[in-house]
Amino acid sequence: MKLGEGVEAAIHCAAMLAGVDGNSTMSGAAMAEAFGLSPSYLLKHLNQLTTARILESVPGPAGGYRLARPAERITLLDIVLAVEGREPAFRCGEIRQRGPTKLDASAYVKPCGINAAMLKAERAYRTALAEAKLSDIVADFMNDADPRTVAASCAFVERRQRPQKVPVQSSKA
Amino acid sequence: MKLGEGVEAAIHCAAMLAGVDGNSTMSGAAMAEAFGLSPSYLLKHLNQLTTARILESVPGPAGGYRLARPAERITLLDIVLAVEGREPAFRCGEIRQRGPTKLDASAYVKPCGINAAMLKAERAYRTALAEAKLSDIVADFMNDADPRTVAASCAFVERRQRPQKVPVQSSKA
DNA sequence: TTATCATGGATAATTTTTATCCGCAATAAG
DNA sequence: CTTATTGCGGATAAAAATTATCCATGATAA
Repeated sequence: MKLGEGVEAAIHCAAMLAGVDGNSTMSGAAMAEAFGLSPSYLLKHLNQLTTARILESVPGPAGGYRLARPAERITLLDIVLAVEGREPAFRCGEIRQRGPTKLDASAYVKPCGINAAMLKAERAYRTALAEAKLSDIVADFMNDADPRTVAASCAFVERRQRPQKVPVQSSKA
Repeated sequence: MKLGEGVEAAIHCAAMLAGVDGNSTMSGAAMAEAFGLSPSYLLKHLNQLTTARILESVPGPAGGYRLARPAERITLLDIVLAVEGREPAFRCGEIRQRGPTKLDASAYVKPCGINAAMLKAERAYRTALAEAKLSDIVADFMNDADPRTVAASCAFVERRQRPQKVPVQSSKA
């Protein structure tokens, strides 16, 4: 049982994007640089997050990514499922009905108990992930991490985030 | 995140071995046949269970496998760890310190909060697996499964299990 | 018009998983 | 003692998944 390394990248990127101001964005290249990752491959994962509506993307120069909703409403489960897929880790191959003694299909309508037990454990896993909000991750980082890393991280965001053009305003505000 | 299919095979085999009498055994070939699996590959997984002291193996004709301890003291976690390895699914690559802004190593002594959150969820998963005893799996199967499958399974065990030679007895009992 | 950026497809490199084979040691049975 | 069966371990191969790169495209800010 292994998670792809894209999960780590995706969570770190989402946490970094939680630090950008307002509707500013950060380019995939900037994040790849921040974490020493392959830019072209990281884009794949960021794209998965965009497809899952966890991130929003803005094309064009000064474009990039930002969170699609507040960090309080993004969980680690959202990110893990977006990157790893929604299928359970345990895939029941129904080997119970593959032997030479296989019976009529009607004998297997009740679900396999082994599958049920494995899925139950997986539900516990997902529940725990769903309880971990991105905002918690960020808050813990700000509070507990070494101040130097916090400062460096904030400085990077400050330097590389890009304000977006304000949608045309009818100046009657 | 995916579990190898060896896990399914291993659990089914363990559950079947829970049904053999006393210290009788069942050969790997018999179990491969029961579940329609490749015998040579199944042996690898059974061997992992033996190494983990979940099963005992007996060489020679009439040899095979049996549980190394009562099914009440074997959990799904035991089996999953034996087959999949003990490393956590989430492997922290410490990408937080891989960027161009990397600081002195002393800035990273505190563990990565993302890693901590992921491992916490994994602990919940393992706890749930540890609560699932092999004896429960077997009992649920006996009680809830289609009677035809229960009968077929018991018949197979009855037919293919092999009694072991009794260790030489000093007849003073 | 130009340069930057995300997107999607195609493709390749690498690693992991799955599977097979063979020689070996153990051992029950003839 | 011989033979046949079984698990064990290593070597190896086949298949699949993961990781990574590249390029053409469309969007858009400057």
